Amino acid sequence: MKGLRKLPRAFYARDTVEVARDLLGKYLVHVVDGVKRIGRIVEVEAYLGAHDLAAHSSKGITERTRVMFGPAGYAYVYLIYGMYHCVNVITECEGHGTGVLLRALEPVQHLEGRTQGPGLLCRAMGIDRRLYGHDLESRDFYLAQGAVSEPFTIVQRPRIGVDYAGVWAARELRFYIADNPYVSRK
DNA sequence: TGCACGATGAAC
DNA sequence: TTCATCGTGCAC
Repeated sequence: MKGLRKLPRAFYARDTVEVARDLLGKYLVHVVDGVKRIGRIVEVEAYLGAHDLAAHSSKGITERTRVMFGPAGYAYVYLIYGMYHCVNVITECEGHGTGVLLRALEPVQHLEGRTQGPGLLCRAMGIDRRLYGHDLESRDFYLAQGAVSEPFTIVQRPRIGVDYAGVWAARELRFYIADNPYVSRK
């Protein structure tokens, strides 16, 4: 695919909800064995930092959450339920513990299998813990903007799988492209 | 050093 | 609704 422009660090170093909404329609690129795997982001969730009880960073700085408290534009990859990986992009300023979970992709290039859901997305893109803390301004793993982008409507809903987070579970911090067939859940 | 528990997905 | 499966965080 041509006409892709890598997103600069300044894109990530902004308010997390704004970054989350702006990530819809952007492209995720991972070069595996010289092959460019590309997917269009159609669903994301915002995690607002140490005070957000649904965010991993609410436990403070630990071995796992260390990268969440670092500078924007790096990848936070973790293993969930012992079998799937999930990927976040870190946002805002160092120390905020904020990030955006990528939940679903529309396949664009060299993707095999389903991409509807954070675990399946990582499997199809070949993302695992080796990419923990990876710089998203690198040449082999990054997000990009297309040459042209079609307008779309953004739907806002509560996040998935965070019922334990009290009042934070009800916050509408999940965003997806309306009527897109690759969204994991309506 | 041990153990409860997931930002999931698939089967029943 | 249940279950597979294992790293992390925290209790002891």
